[in-house]
Amino acid sequence: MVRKVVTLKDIAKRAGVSSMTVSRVMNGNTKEVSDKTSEKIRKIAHEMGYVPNSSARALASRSSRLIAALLQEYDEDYNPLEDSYTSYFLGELARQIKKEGYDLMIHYVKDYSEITYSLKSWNVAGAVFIGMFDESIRKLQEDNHIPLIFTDSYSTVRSITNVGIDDYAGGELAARHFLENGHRNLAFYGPEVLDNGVVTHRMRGFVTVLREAGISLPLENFMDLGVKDLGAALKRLCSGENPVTGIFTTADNCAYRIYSEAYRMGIRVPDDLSVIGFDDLNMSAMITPPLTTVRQDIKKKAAVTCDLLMKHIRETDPPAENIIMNVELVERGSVRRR
Amino acid sequence: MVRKVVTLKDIAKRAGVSSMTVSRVMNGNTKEVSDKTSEKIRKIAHEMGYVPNSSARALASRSSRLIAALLQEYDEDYNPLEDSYTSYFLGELARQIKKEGYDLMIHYVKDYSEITYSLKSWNVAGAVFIGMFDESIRKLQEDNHIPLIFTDSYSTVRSITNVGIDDYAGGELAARHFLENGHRNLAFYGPEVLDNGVVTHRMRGFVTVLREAGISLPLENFMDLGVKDLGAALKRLCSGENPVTGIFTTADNCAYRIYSEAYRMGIRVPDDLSVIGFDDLNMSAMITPPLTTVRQDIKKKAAVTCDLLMKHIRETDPPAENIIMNVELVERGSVRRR
DNA sequence: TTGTAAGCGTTATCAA
DNA sequence: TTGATAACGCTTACAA
Repeated sequence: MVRKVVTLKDIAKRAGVSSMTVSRVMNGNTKEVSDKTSEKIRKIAHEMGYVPNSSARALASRSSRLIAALLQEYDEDYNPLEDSYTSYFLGELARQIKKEGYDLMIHYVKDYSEITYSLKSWNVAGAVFIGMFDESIRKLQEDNHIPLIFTDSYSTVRSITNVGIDDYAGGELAARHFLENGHRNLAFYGPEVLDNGVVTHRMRGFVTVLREAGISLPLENFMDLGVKDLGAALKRLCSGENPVTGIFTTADNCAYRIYSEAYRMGIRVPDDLSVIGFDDLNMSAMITPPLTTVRQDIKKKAAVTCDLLMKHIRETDPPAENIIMNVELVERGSVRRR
Repeated sequence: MVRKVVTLKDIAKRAGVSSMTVSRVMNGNTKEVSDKTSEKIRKIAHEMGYVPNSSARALASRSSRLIAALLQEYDEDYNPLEDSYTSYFLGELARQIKKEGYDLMIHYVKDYSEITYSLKSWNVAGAVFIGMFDESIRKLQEDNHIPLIFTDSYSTVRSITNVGIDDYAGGELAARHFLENGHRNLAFYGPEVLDNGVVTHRMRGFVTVLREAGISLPLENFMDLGVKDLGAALKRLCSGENPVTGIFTTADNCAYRIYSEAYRMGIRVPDDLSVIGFDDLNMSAMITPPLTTVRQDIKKKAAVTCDLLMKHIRETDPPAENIIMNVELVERGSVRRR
């Protein structure tokens, strides 16, 4: 009982027209077809349960209504969607793209070679890169002549289209907030700086403001995700005669970890240690105490990314744009006045 | 400068064979082609940067190496990937599917009609349903003759292939744990029960164990996501002469909200109020105090889902299976002994 | 082991 | 406003 697929031809036969006419109607080229036949065809198509075959479309037109979202799979054992920032952004992107009538494919990427392969294989209409792809950008652009939108890139390639945020300003905001609240001895926690342009800039903004205030942090106040025992490190920093009283983390996720380790070591937030995060994930308002953080508007970022993508798909040769969105400090309960 | 796409034919010409031979080699039908030509063709294909055209493949073979993940978009304003359970599961699924050499497409679904449309349109090889699709299952199976794997379904349709967990047992575990720790007056918090089979069963397991212990909960101890002021409700429950001392939530996400509102109202967890969650998301070990929760192995669930899907794609007419995975109680710091 | 021929369902192009 | 015809790149089925 193989239900035959309904094709343009079937509809054409039933309507007594050629399949080209049906094709035109199904593509909404309504001005090329008389209203009467158009209406009739639409009705028949509906009755017969017609579903256009995207593969055939893609083959014939050499482009599909498919967008690829590329996620860096840094590590065999790490799932990029564990990160709330990434999953939230991806989710919003998916909704926007659906609204535009496109479908979304997700690709985890380990090797560079995988990227071009999958984009070409599906005649993808455009791609959005989530995560760090800076080193491959030039090559990607050479190999794929479709719109490529990057996010949070600090690549120096000039022809890149990117949506990012003002990371540096975010770092500044955090530093100023600590300063205004009387903190003088601070620390920093995040991924190893070298990996990631975003982290670098957040840190630079932070450090620069402090330096201007005459504060320079000793090297041991910079911790990265690799520290063996974060709790112990925290304990060390927060004791002695000149204890650290505040810590800036490059992501809310990192701040949560600080909360957790601080709790384990009996360090109270914010009484003993104040914390500022980055992103303003949903969880940050719910955690105890609510996290003071540098907020980026992830939803809007996704919308902007999608708009940009559509613009690049529809217009021929639009200029490269680097859109930088603002960030703001959200004061909650994790910074104590000193 | 339109770079011409490399096709089988191009390779064939270069190798002095027919495109069928190349096709066979590219599909790994290595036993049908002599080792020598096979090797030669592979080399040429690589040199020319050949990328198979998935659309053409799908068109010719009437099936693609594409899997669709369908997510319920309950609400215009709600992003399903905000939910950590969903995004984690999806992420793991994506990795598994990639390992199998398939690509993954994500679809947000509002109307039933969208589902069949997108599955057919792309000649998808199979689909995984994440969220509640119970009412449409029968119709989906009639309309789409491809493997459909459901998750967490309590549909009574017998021919369904589903991967779920023992929700009822989870509820029991929570109840027993409260009982063992001397709690007698308990509450429940979760989505409106009617919406969701999963929630119903978690609650039933919970309530049944309590009833067997001679405890029956008043109706006002059952709260759903719709309560106007959760904090106030909590406060009310936790005061009076017979205060509630423990609350079972149907998801860790709900537990986080309880933490947050309790904090706001000055109710201490676990001193005043003990909490048990469900899922064991990453965050649950980090929050303060660490959450005691009913754990499900989401990673494994995704792996099982993918295995089942592949089995149904590769074998003809495999039996419908309903795989139910175990849950376990993870004791951490959110339940106090009384 | 290899090749030929006929599609797969659509769109591009040109003609009517 | 409509139609005929030839692709698009691949696989199926069969023949050599």
